Amino acid sequence: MNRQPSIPTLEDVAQAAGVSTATVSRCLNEKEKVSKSTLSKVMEAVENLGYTPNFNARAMAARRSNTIGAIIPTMENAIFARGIQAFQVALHEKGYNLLVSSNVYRPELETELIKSLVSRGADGLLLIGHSRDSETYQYLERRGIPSVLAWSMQPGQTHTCVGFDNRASMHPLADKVIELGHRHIGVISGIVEGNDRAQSRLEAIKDSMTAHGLTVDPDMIIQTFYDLDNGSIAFEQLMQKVPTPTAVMCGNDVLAAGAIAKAREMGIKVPEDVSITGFDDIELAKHVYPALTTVHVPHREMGRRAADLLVDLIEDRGSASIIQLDTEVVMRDSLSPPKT
Amino acid sequence: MNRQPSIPTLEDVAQAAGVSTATVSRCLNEKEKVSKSTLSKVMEAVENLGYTPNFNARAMAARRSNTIGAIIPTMENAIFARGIQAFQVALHEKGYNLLVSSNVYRPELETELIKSLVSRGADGLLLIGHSRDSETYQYLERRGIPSVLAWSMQPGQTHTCVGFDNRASMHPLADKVIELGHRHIGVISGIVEGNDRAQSRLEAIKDSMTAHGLTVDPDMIIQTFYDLDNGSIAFEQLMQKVPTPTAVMCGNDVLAAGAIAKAREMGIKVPEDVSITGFDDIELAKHVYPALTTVHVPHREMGRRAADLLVDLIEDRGSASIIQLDTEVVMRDSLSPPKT
DNA sequence: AAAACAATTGTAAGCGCTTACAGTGATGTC
DNA sequence: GACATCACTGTAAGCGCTTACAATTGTTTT
Repeated sequence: MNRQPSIPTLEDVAQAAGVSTATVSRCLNEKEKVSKSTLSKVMEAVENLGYTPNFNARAMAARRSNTIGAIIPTMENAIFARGIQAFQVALHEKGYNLLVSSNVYRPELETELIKSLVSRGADGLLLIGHSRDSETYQYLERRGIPSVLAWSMQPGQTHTCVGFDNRASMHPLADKVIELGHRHIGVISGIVEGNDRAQSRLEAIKDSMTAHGLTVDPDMIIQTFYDLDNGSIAFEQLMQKVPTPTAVMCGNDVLAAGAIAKAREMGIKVPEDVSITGFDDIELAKHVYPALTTVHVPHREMGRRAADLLVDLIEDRGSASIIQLDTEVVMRDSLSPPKT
Repeated sequence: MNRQPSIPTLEDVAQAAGVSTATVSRCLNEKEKVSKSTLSKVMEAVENLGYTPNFNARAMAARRSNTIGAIIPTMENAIFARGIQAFQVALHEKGYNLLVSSNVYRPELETELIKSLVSRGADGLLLIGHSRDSETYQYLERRGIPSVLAWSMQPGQTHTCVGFDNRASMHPLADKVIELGHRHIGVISGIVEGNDRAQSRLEAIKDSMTAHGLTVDPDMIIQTFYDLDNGSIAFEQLMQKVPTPTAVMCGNDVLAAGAIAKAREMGIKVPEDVSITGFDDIELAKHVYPALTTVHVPHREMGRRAADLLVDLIEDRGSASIIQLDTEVVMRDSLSPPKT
């Protein structure tokens, strides 16, 4: 008695309304080409039957899906969640849907995810950062699928992108730390491999130190996965080094929050005993104690601008452009001069 | 000179390999039905052409998509991010893909998202909680699309689900608070409307109070959107009430973390001056200061089990089942007896 | 060696939709 | 009144794939 639930099709609607499938399709997609009376007749049938168009069939016949794919490192990091949210709202206004995948910071997975998104018919792609082999770009190129890169921006690159210069953004903060008098600086960085953003931030710190005549001790730099616990662990390790760092600069706010928590646990006062800095300015940053000195990044704006760029590309307006967003050091309470 | 980038199709592969499209399709989907020599011939052609199957066409022809849809309130809350992550890993092992949408806690959007997922050909759906009109369930029923509900579980309900009883989970914590001697209890709840989980948690607190002979003062209950800032704001409001609460129970850890931050800002000591409790046991819970007393929920396991259930349903094994997971009060430092 | 069967492969009919193109009247123009 | 025009609507050819069924070939069985 396996009653096959029968899903209404365009044809069913056409029959019910006494018109051809072509007309029904027009009612659904180009209302203006149809007479008022047929339109209402058809819409009524649609309503009665509870018809919903089959997306796959539509995408195949129309050779476009009105869908955009995005691949982000992780949903667990608030900055992407936020930026993507803005991205999707903007897309929605333009009549596009969003498909999100995450590669959980495993860059080698990205190619596979891209293919999957493309095979699903994505009209365009949002990708994070620049680090990926040229094969991938070629693949997209060959298939004529436009893409924009976000959250990153590298001086000589040419691909359409909207982002900020991670290096130039971390620089002022590092300068600030050093100018305040810190000479022993520990760094808790994200994993640099396959992540140009983490890499640029780390380099900015090194640059700044070198420029100020400090030597960079690789032993004082810990790379770890972005996550609260790892921030804590790395902080503890750093504080056992000799000489003890008087400031710990973190690759993002999550690591910094972990470091702050561990500091309290260890009875180390922030910023009196050690200064801690972050990056991103997520909501948490101003809720930890002491409030985190960090670099503010306009994630929402990035999402919005990315949507504009991508849709323009898809609809054949405008060509490769590069939008650089400004970041800003936010001084709060976790950074102060070192104890003398 | 608009060179149409031509994407290779099954047909191209067939031609290149000198076989029929049916054979190529078999090589891709049922290797065992094809001779070794043809297989390698075909695979070579696939490789050379850089062929990727068109998902839409496949889904349409096969009448199944190997895709499962999930609709979660928000990606910004770590608990869903985590559970969904586990869900997707489990699905992947079973050969399914996951499509995630979020309704940003706007329940009225859910129906639309469900339709969208269904029209994309989702073979099954993961939904959060029970609150939705029966029309929606009927829609899924008529189309023969199985679904499982997660993160919630209500005594007399019959839909396949995996979750925990929010009410029964909050109860022991509320009892604990009262048994410690608190008589003036403030509550920062999530928005109850359209959210059975928030509602059950709130009810558990009220029940418990009533059972212990305390009167429930509606004025001491604030409903707000789940978010750090709102936790702070609500906490501040609560502390201005007379009599001042000696304990503030929060609908989740995020609200609690906001409350804790505000307490420090206001110079109110936790737990000496006021106790604060959370719910969920997210990573942040043990990193705030004082570490949060909360209710631990096995989000990862939930995701895994949900995947098992759903795939069984789709592949016609097993029928409606109900899996109840256990939660556990985690005593940390933010709860203590009231000052005397 | 013929019959029976198993293992491969090919043929072709869709899946549900869009859209170029071809009608069909109704209206306007000279 | 003949013809061009316009506003709709219908016809039918796919979009790229899967799969029931038929055809072919190679193996066993007797």
